[in-house]
Amino acid sequence: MDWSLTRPEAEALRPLPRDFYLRPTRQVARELVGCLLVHRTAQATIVGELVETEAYLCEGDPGCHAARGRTERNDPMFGPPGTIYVYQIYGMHLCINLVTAPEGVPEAVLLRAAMPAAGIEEMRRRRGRERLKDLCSGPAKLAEAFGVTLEHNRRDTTRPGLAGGDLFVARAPDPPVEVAVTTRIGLARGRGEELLLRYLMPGSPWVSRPPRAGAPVEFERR
DNA sequence: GACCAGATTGTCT
DNA sequence: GACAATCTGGTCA
Repeated sequence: MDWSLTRPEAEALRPLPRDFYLRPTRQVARELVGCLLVHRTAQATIVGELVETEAYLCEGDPGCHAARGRTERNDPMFGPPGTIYVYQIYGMHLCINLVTAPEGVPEAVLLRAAMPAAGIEEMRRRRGRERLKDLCSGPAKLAEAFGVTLEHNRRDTTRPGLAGGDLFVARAPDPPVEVAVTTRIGLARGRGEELLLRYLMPGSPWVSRPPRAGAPVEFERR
């Protein structure tokens, strides 16, 4: 299902409240599927419909950055729900997370992929790619297409505009009835790779990768 | 399409 | 010193 927003529609989008993030992390990850990631810049308003997220939990999840305690890098995960946690990986890529759970409980949702919905020419320029599928089909691609940098780390997505932030998530205009749940991507063995914490828009061509071969896939009503 | 190697650097042990 | 919540471009089928 492809669609795009008119400029007035994009301008009218409002951030989700903090309460949205102050719920069980799996539920937040599930309900973020279908929501709109928005970045307002001087050049354009960039919007994408989130089609893939991953939950990272503080208990029983060795893949979580905070699994071995608080460090300078993962410190934003301990902040209030709705905080943005951006980190660099593989020396060259950035990943965007939204902090969930009460302050002090280090849980977050990784934003992995989106369907481009507005500001597409800006995304193309940033990515240096033409094909729509190459713009946001992976966490680092998403960060690049949206122009997210380490400057966004620790910002409050529920109050964009403050502290220079203009990056937020808006309500799902067309929420999916069901969301697929399967195993996460990129985790080494023993890091929680078997946990069903990856949430996908069923059948979406915009995801980063299909469910792993042989991995269980469940469906949860949204 | 599947699989593989290389890029490149902050973080943590 | 090893590794990492990745991407890209190559090869082979």
